[in-house]
Amino acid sequence: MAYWLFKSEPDAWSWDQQVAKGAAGEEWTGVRNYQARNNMRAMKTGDLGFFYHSNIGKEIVGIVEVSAECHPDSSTDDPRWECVDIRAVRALPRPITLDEAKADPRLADMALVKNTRLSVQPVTEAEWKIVCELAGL
DNA sequence: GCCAACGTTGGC
DNA sequence: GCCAACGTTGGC
Repeated sequence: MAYWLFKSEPDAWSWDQQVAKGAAGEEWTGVRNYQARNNMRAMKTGDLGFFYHSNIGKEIVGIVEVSAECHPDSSTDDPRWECVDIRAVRALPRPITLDEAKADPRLADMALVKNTRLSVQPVTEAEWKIVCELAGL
């Protein structure tokens, strides 16, 4: 079981829209970055991820589960780009903001803090637990 | 809305 | 294969 973090601008695709898709989930299309794509290729069905709102809110708002493994991204004809499907699992009782993540020394190495521009990131098990604990889970 | 960071592209 | 130019992301 691995842990991940998915970034989205809520203007483009928000947590509420993700929740509305329910158990069926939705393709995480639009990734045009090799590192992010490689992370998605490494995902297995059942892996969990955080759902992060960039730009507006700048906070981790929910938990998602990988519902389908990597396949061609239907939003492009370019065969280089692939994506997974994810479905909403639950909202965090309390969202964790980027500021909070930055303020916690235990999260100093988190990709969210260190590599702000990567849109699909790995999260370590230790980081996962810390964020869950901060969020009140 | 600005700009820094960073990834990609393309000329040489 | 280097590197300058360019585009995009995302925090501020």
